[in-house]
Amino acid sequence: MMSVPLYEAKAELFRLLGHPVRIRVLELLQDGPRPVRQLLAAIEVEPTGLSQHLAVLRRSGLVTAQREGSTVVYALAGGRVAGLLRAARELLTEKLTGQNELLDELLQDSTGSGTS
Amino acid sequence: MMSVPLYEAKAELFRLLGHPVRIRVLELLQDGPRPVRQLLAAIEVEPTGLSQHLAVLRRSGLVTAQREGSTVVYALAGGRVAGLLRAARELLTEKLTGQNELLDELLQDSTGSGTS
DNA sequence: TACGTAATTGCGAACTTTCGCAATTACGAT
DNA sequence: ATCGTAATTGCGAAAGTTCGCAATTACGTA
Repeated sequence: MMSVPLYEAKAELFRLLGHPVRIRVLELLQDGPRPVRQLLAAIEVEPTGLSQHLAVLRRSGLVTAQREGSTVVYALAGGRVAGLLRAARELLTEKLTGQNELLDELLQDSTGSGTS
Repeated sequence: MMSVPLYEAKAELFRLLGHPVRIRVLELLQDGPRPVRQLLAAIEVEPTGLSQHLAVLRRSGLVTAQREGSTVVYALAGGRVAGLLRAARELLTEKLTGQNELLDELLQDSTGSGTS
């Protein structure tokens, strides 16, 4: 039953995360479960678009949905999602910091650690 | 200069990682720098396709390229990339384990921890 | 039952990504 | 200079993604 190589699964996971609206949803859900209405208010996207992105996240098992009366409440499925987002943030921070340092070097041209 | 919201950058980062060939490249580079030739031997992809994926990774700053004589050697740019891949692996492992447990429950129907 | 709001689904047009072929650049050896 | 191998780039066809409109489902209330 090894149907899907792990690297395919990993690529698919990343592909699923590769959309701004889906990232925002996951970030909002990090602070706890939220009804669709609330996500909608926070995210600047049409209801239909949000539904579609939520469907993607649901199908992939990254979030869970629960109907509560007339609204539907979404929540993160498992704590590891937050860890992944944190890792991404750290990488981006490192990258941006690095760029700024490089920029500073180029502009100021007075660093002790010279390139040989 | 706040041109790009952080969540857009995050989404783009994930989108870049969302391809099996690019994942495989990054995984191979985790064990140290590798010439294109070696990646090509390991990955089952046409040379031209690999080049294109390497170009994507290069442009995004996730890897660096260095010509050494007649070959080009690629390397991971910064340790944080490995951390991101680890986080992804952990999430997938959790997800697969969870699925198996659920499957076992459904098949065996004899668990102590009943759902209320 | 009929109405209003919440959320989802189906569908097609616009856009983006991917893939391989042909052409090109970069290097080392003859 | 010419040849062979390593790697990249340009380009167009095929495949995949995204977006909004219209239609639908699910629920609460009059």
